[in-house]
Amino acid sequence: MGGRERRVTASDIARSLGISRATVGFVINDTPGQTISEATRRKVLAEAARLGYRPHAAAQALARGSNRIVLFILPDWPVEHSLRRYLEEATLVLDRAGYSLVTWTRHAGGRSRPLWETLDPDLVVPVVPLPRDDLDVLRREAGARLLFGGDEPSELHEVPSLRAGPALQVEHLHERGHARLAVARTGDPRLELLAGLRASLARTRAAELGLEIADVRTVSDEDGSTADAVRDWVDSGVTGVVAYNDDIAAAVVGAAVRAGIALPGRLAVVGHDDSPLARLLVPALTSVRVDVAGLGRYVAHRALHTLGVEDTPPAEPDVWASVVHRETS
Amino acid sequence: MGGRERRVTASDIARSLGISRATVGFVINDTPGQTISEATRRKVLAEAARLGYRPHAAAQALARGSNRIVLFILPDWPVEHSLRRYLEEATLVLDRAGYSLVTWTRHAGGRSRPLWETLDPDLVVPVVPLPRDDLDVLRREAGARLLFGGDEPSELHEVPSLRAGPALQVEHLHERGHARLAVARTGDPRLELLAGLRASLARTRAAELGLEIADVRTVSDEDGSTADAVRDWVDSGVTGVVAYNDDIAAAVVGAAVRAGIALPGRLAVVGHDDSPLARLLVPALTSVRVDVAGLGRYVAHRALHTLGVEDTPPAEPDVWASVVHRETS
DNA sequence: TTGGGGCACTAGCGCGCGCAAGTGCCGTGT
DNA sequence: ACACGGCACTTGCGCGCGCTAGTGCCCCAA
Repeated sequence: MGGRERRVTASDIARSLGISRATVGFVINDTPGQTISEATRRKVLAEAARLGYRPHAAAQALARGSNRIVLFILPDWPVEHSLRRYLEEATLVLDRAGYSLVTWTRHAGGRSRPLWETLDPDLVVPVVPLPRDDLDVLRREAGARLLFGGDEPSELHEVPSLRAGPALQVEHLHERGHARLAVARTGDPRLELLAGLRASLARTRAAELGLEIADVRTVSDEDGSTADAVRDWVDSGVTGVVAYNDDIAAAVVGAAVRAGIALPGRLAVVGHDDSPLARLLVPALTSVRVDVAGLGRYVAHRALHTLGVEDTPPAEPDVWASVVHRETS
Repeated sequence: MGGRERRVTASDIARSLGISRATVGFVINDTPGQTISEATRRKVLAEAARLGYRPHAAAQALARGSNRIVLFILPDWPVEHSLRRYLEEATLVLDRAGYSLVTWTRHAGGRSRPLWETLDPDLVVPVVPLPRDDLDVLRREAGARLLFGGDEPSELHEVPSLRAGPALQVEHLHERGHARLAVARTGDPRLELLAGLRASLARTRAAELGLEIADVRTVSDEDGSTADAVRDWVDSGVTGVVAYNDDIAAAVVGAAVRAGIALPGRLAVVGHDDSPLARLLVPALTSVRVDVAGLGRYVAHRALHTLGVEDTPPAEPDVWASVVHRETS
């Protein structure tokens, strides 16, 4: 229960071999500029393994002034599916460089002590641009450096991976011959900003292509608003719907199916994110796939560059997103 | 770029006020058993605020031998939706006790250095029982303590929140008059164990109720296997399907709809997890909802109890799961 | 024989903090 | 007058490790 056994330290190894602790340290860390005989090196490593030595993280961090931790601040959004792949790739890249990726989500309600204070990460990475207020707090409070804090994209609309989708949705509908479109937004307050951004990007692209956005509607899967919207759209000659994401698209598709409206004959729907749901729906959902894995790698390399681990900044992915064509368009 | 400014230490405060560093420490930590005059206390706090003092996490951890971090090891499963709520609640509970919750996912491929080595958490919590091998490694490698390591549920089938669902699914179908059932499994290798468990729990409960499980089928949403399965089931007189989760259920529902099979008339389907998808489907999916928020709180309190922060172990939630009845049954 | 230069180590400081043990001083009781 | 206790501090060790500044020794050249 109580008595957790004393941990094995580098001194234990040194004592057990009758050498100095410094030598042990040099061997363990492969310290450059130190000459250690092969015999000693082997003995140290063997003894370390025998005793089950594991360097004390806190002590290392204290001595070297860095704990090799990169903190990713996650949005409080329901974007789970993509996030997983993104983080997986980023973790892998950072891990290879000896850094650990830790995530943290600001919860809306809780006035929880921010993790960066406890963790003292070398770098803080907002996965999505933070509100300016939060950014200021972070810059002030966190001793750590901040990725995307200054010259970098610090607003939603500046992030390529976030802005690419809506244009693709509109273009796709344009190619399929739709001229009168509607936008289906989410009503989730946490997504307010992003939803607004996507709607306005869709509008812009539509204008460029000479299409008409006849309606922008907030749709919820809880009340009858989706059914109303679908009816209004069909009545007013709208033939294509740009949905905020696949969930919203699914709600629209569902309402259309229930109303006996043919898809994609009378109404085409394009989702966003290419979630697993998109494939499962009947009819299967056309959606926009974002290369989140590539994005994760890219951001991780950016982080390593900022940390001075990698000399050259990574090249941006050429393609941020693409359309996956299925049955609803 | 390079020169990150020297951090403010407790010594800075002490020097600036002409007092000893220990006094500063006593004030900052409210160390019990120390008497500090109100005047000094105020001065210290004021100066700390003025200088922007933030205790160095690594140094604290080194000195006190604990860093107040609890590491949750997440499964490599697609269970995102529930996980969020679970972690949110657990984070909140731990935070109130001065502990930070950090999560980590073992990725299948990467031979990534485990985060617990870097982090040295006070406690490691497997969100879902780990394979015995991993458990052994963890116990050996991690200096930290492990929740659910010994007398606790250490197998999937011992975890109430994991085992409650399938019985409910079967009971629900029983109540709706179905006597001949099928089980739809996932083929995802990561879910092998859990899928097997759920299938066998369903079988057991069916046997108790005198129902027949006519078929257990692995279903994929990528090939035509789902369509085949649905056809076979209907042909063989199966009227109720217990699905591994909502995704699988959605695939089954989709196949049935495409085949023109009436739901729930000729086939009833019950999902698991009550994901957002369940509500969106047409027809909307009957599913099993697990109280993940309550579960998160429960586990967090268990952790605090194990850490000796809370004296009494928390009471188990009375209800682990319940059926949400919708259109597919 | 002496000197110089590497090789293979060792001595020991400092990172910032928690905390046990000690110190000076003032007020009170006898 | 002196002891004594408690208040309000201070001194200083130790946590485990990284790393700089040595130190002893052996080999080779002059």
